This record gives sequence, C-alpha cells and structure tokens, in this order.
Amino acid sequence: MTSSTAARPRRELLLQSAADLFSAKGYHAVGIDDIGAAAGISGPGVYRHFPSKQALLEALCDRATSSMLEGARGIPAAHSEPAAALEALVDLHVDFAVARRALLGVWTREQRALSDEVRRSLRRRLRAYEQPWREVLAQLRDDLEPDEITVAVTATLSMLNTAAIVDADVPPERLAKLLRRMALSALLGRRAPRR
Amino acid sequence: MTSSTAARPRRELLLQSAADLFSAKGYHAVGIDDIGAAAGISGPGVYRHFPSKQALLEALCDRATSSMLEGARGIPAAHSEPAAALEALVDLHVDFAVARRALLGVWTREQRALSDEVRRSLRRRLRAYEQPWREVLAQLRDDLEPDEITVAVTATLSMLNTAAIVDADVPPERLAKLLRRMALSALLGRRAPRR
DNA sequence: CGCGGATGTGAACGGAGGCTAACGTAGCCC
DNA sequence: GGGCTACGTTAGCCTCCGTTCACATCCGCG
Repeated sequence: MTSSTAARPRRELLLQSAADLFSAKGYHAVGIDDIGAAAGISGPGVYRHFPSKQALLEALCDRATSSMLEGARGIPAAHSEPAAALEALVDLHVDFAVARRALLGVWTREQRALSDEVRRSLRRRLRAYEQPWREVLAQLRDDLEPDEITVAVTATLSMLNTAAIVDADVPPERLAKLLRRMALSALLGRRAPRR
Repeated sequence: MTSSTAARPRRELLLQSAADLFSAKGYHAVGIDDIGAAAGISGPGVYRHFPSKQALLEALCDRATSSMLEGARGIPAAHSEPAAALEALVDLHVDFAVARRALLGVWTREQRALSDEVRRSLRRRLRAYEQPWREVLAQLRDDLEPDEITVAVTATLSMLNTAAIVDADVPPERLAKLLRRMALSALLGRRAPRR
C-alpha cells in the first residue's frame, strides 16, 4: 500500500473540522483559513491534504452518502415482513441522522455548492439509497402511484434530516423516538381523506 | 405618498427574477448581472431599485415570512374544533408551498446568507407563525411535552417545505393532497410504540 | 551524514464579483 | 424651455479569498 487509509489524523481532523464549520456557518461563509485553524494548522497547509476547498466538501458529501448506503443495502432482504423492514429503515436513518448531525447537515444544505457532475453522482446514489424504501413502501401502500411513493419517501427523509439538524431542547433519544413515530405515521397513515 | 408601493413593475420583476434564480442556483451562484439580465436591465441597473444584493434576498425572505404569517393569524380563533383548525393550517401551508415554490425555496435554503440580525428577526416571525400550530397541536396531543410539540411542528413544516420544492413528476393537486395527508398523519398519528 | 519526501508557514498572486462613478436620456412640472 | 427626478448604461475600482510559491523543518534511510 502506498498510502495507508488509517493513521492520517490530520486529514481526518480536517474533515471533522470542515464538517462542523460548514454545517454551522455554511460552505461559502467558511474560509480555508478557518478550516485550517480549526484543525490546528493554518491556511494553506490544508492544501497538503486536499487539492481544493471543493474537494473537502466533496469528500464530506461522499462520506455521508456512503454511510447511508452502506447501512440500508441489506435491509429489505433481512426482513420478511415489509412493515418490519420499513421500521428498520427508519431506525437506521434516524440513528444516523442523530449521531452524525454535522455530516448530514453538510450533505443536506450544501449540495448546491458542488459541481453539476458531482451533484449528479450524489443524486444517483441517493436514488439507490431510497430504492429499498420505495420497494418496501410500495408493498405496504397499494393506494399510491409509483410517483407518489417516491414523493412520500423524499418527504419523509427531508423531515428526518431537517429535524435532526435543528438543535432542539429535546434529548437525543426522545428526539429519535418522536421522529421515528412521525416518520412511520407519515408513511403508513391513511386517514379518511374527508375531501 | 412619496413612492407608490404599486406601479413599480421593474422592482417587482427584479424580485421575481431573483426568486427564480436564487431558488434554482443558490444565492452565491447568482451574480448581480444575472439578476439584472433576467429582469431586462443589465448589471448595476439593479442598484436603482435595491441598495445591495443582500437587500434583494432580505426582501424575498421578508415577503415569504409575511405571506405565511398573514394567512395563519386568525385560524385558531376561526375554528372551534382543534382538529379542524389543524387541517386548516396544513391546507394553508401546503397551498402556499405549492403555489409559491420559488419564494419558499429561497426562504428555506438561503437563510444562511443573511446577516445575523435579519436572520434573528425572521426566526422570531417564524416562531410567531408556528405559534398557532403549537397551540392547536397541544390540544390534540396531550402525550407530548411542549418541547416535543415544537419539534413535531418544525419537522412537519420541513417536510412540507422540502417536498414542495423538489420538482416531482406528480401534478400539483395530487402532490398537495398527498402532503396534506402525510402531514396530518405525522402530527396526529399515534401508533403503538412497540419498544 | 546527507538526501528526499512529507508536512507546515508566511507572502504574494490573480480572478471574480459586488458596487461606485460618470454620464445619457426621457418625462414632468412650473 | 429649463431644471429636477427617475432610470439606465458602460467602464472601472476594490476587496476578498482560494490558490500558488519559495522556503523551513522533521524524519526515515542508505
């Protein structure tokens, strides 16, 4: 191996710092000097580890997407009951969202700052992540068209993402429980339409 | 009156163009020249109508907030039944979100680009907008703490906002109906926690 | 010991883009 | 007609900030 993936603490520290800063202030409001300073080096030293500020953001978004994808791959196969699979998917996402707020915040809010190419790639992988959600939900909601299934999944994920990012006064485990219940209700609930 | 609020088509056109551009590409990716060009004038002509690019964004966010606030003020008083009031609030928000996508998109995504002061003001007014939601929901959900009520409202609004912004292949009225049902389910649904 | 690569620093460059300056013109009012 | 105001234009300024450069330091290694 030419370069070990582990044992590069500075690079990891930079990613962590950049995630926190981007999440807190937004990509454009954060300067290279800020990122370096937060990681203990100053200014252009960042370029010893990343070729550009963009690359830093790309690495973060890539990491977020990979984390999500990794967990959700095997879920539908592991559950024979669609309802159980959906609950597992929700749990997984809520846990991820609560545990890695900064990373998810960057992913959620800063995609606009990416190049079209990278953004397209992320969108593709997001669709792959949503695929098991759609499959499972389609089994449970035969009253919805495929398009509506997609929208329902997107809307639910948006709810989970944004709610997890906002700093609430609710302790994490209560927050996770509340979000879990809301997500499942939103996805499954059929109330009498009344119109 | 020194300056009429109506009968200034160029100013209105600029706001419209800026809303579309900011919503589509993001505040930082749009230049003053772009905004001017979209409104039929070019470059610095914008400064005859707005003192700065920031002011343009502020005007848009202010308008979005005002539109939301205006509609929701009287809702709780107008309905004796809390459930009916909640449905009215949801309907109002969904209609607004679907009808003025660009404006809501700017409001949702570009608050980071505002000064702290303006952002604080918007947050205050958002809390005022959410107030009737919280009151009504608190009447319907005695199983939730006040903090949880707040989070539930925030999460639901995030879902509605983001879902309305995303360009789906679903026609607007079907989209509105789906979102309405999901929002009410998320807010009201109590499923057996199972854990 | 001296060489080379990895890592870090302060100084400086350069491009972008928001904004100002200087100027032109059309309509309005006395 | 002679200003005064509103609205536009083009050219250019000026600041910010990402990036590069030239140079130090540390360290493993023959």
